[in-house]
Amino acid sequence: MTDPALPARHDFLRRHNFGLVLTTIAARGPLSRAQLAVDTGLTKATVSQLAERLVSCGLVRELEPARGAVGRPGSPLELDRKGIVGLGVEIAADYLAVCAADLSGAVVIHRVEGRDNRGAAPSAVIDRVAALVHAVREDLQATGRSALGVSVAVPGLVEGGHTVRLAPNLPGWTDLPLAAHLSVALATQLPIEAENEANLAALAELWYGIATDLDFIHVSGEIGVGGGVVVDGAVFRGVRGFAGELGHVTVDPAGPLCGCGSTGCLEQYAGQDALLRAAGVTGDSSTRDGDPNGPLRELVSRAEAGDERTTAALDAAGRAIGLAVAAVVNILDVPTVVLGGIYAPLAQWLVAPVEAELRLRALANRWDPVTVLVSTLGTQAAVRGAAGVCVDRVLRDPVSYFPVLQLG
Amino acid sequence: MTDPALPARHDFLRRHNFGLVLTTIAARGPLSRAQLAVDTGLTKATVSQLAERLVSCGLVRELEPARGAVGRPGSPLELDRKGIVGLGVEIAADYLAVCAADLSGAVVIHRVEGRDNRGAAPSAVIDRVAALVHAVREDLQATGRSALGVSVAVPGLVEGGHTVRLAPNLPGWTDLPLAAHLSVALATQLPIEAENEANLAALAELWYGIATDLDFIHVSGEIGVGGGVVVDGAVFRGVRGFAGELGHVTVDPAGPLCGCGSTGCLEQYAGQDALLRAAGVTGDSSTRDGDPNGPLRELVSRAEAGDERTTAALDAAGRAIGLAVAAVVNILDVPTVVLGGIYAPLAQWLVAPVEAELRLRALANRWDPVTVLVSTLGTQAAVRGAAGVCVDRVLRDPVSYFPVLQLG
DNA sequence: AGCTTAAGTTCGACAGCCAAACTAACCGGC
DNA sequence: GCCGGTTAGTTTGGCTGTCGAACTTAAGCT
Repeated sequence: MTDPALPARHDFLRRHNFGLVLTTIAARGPLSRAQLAVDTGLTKATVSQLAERLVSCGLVRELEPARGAVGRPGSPLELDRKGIVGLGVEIAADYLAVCAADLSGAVVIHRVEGRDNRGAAPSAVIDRVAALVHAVREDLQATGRSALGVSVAVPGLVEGGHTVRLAPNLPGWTDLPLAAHLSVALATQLPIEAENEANLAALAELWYGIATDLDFIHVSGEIGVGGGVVVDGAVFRGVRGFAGELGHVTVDPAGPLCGCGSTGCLEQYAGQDALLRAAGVTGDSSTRDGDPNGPLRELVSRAEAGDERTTAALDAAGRAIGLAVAAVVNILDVPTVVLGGIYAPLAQWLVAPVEAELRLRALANRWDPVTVLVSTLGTQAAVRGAAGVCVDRVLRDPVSYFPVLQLG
Repeated sequence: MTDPALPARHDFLRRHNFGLVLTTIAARGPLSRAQLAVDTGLTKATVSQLAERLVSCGLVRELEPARGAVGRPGSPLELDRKGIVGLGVEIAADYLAVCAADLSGAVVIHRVEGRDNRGAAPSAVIDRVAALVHAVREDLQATGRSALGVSVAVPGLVEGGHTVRLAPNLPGWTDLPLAAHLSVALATQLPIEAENEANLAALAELWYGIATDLDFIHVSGEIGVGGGVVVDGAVFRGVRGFAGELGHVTVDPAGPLCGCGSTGCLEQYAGQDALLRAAGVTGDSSTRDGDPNGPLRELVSRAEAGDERTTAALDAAGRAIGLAVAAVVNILDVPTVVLGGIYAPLAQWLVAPVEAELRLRALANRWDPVTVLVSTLGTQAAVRGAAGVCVDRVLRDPVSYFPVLQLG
């Protein structure tokens, strides 16, 4: 929010402090004005003034005074969970999902619709997304809530938060101005943005999952393999926003040819299809219109039964993941790895080889071992992250959504 | 400088705008107050007020009015190059270097001393550094200049800007509070900080070298191999500040054992010693106290003569670098690679294999090819970057160095 | 010389924070 | 049941630092 190339004027102070108060409430739960003053470093007078406006905008709600202690009881302020929500959308290869989250991040509505998006034209998919979002907005209106933004998770490279450059598993999705199209299809002025699903899944893990307050890389196994790096509470997006293509990091230059044209990519060892093939599970996941998780469940049950071919495949995949992640750790110095997507249910066979490779190859591992965690959000991570992004923006800079805060 | 967790008070405005004015002058050369007002977005009144104080602190200097145009001529303001300087120190495996840079980044003093630091105790090295710095400070005093900070480049992992956790090519340099030791040895209150040499070299390339205003990864070849990632004008340091250990990224899991305990590290293919060994150049660079660049020069002349063993070694090193950098590009999405350190004089043999591997392995390379540049600063990059860091801090936040600015 | 143009300064208005005094609400002891 | 002690929240006045506009300064041009 603070651009060092921009002049700092008076209104910046208000703007910054509104965000400070809101994020403090979000992080530490309901707090009285007095406690907020202590926690933020502002004076009681300032907090009171800011709080009054936040309440009148419907962002914050005053609870009943908490009695019991000596002195006048304070009235705790909490995020108003009844008013505005953020909308998250996920466009996956084989389903669509929409999710509404209130200011606290709690899920209000969550809908998933199985669908083959690989065989459909982008415009048809966008129309279906618009219909789903429209239905969700109507239901929200019935409970008196309204959305203030839409964020879309896409399994591909997204440029500038609006355009899909390339989505390897969604044929036809190249150089597509998704945000603009969806804006037209929805016939709305709502801010709409798109983002890589791996990055959003990582944020969900940060905000609502296993990795609260950590710096980590979230490895999401799907048909491809994505990586979302979170440092200091924010995703590292890279220059053009294409960061995180872990699936095409070279694990062994002498390895098999990959669809991307290179050799020995991680995806060829630990991608869902490669894993199934190596374990000898039949039924390519891409040709099924039925339960997309069937082959994965088969893999898990074979591993549980101790099938040697399966456990060997998982061990090889784990070592490949460990090698690629070790490179990330060496280059980016992240102390934690979160295994997500299909790796979550397979974690018990993956964690040991991943850790072994990290011990061997990650330089910083010696005096400060890299922690390997398992995702708790599973396939819901990306949508929840998307909805969370909308909410997070409001909390950090409410003035940009409610200009009234700045006036009168 | 702006911590979203801290309250914004009035003094922040001044602080920010002082930095804004200084960095604008630094970036666009001498500017009149009126032009500064346009460029920064502040009003003429505010700029005048800020400028007056910057001049009285010796940070900025008013030039003679530039005549020739219609209207009252403006008095250009430029950074005062006569007063304060930043000091940079580099502790390499086989030499020490000290550099003083004025506010514009221009080198005032630059001294290099060949020395085997691998065989010496850390305390002996620190004493020698202190002596060198002391001598430079005396010479500076003779010209009326004074240092306002020391920044030390170290070929290893530096934690929190003060402690060397591990330096693979400097035996004994583990868990060493370098900043504190140097502070004692120098008997000074000057702010002293330590930083990885690869990161500082990257910054030098950004500020004074080939990569002005770019986002890039700087690969610095020395005894080890370092990588410094610059995005948005800042080095990506990672969580604990250990980012950039490119030398120990695995190039081939079946490759040779490395001193770090892992196998197939980049350093084993493209580190200076490995390169000399593969080319068959005798004379280990670590045992010479004379010209540290002797073996390197020998390598270059053999390559120029077309010696096949040498060119084959360089080609293999280039491919290894390309493979490791491709991983970085996939994970971080940096569009430019700068070859620095010993790779600069060797670039004509390295660029082709590096580019070939990037074409093969970097996913984003297809529609937006990665540019490979050659450092213009060579082995001077790290020291100059170190000196530059001191200068940069002052320009960004002069109030922290001159509290007077904030008062009266 | 006098007009035009542009740079830089001065001055009053205004926004937004802080500090401190003040009011409000609750507890507990007598 | 009242009164002091304690903590919460509000009100008031002061201060800082920006902006905008009027003003002064210093040139070139006719």
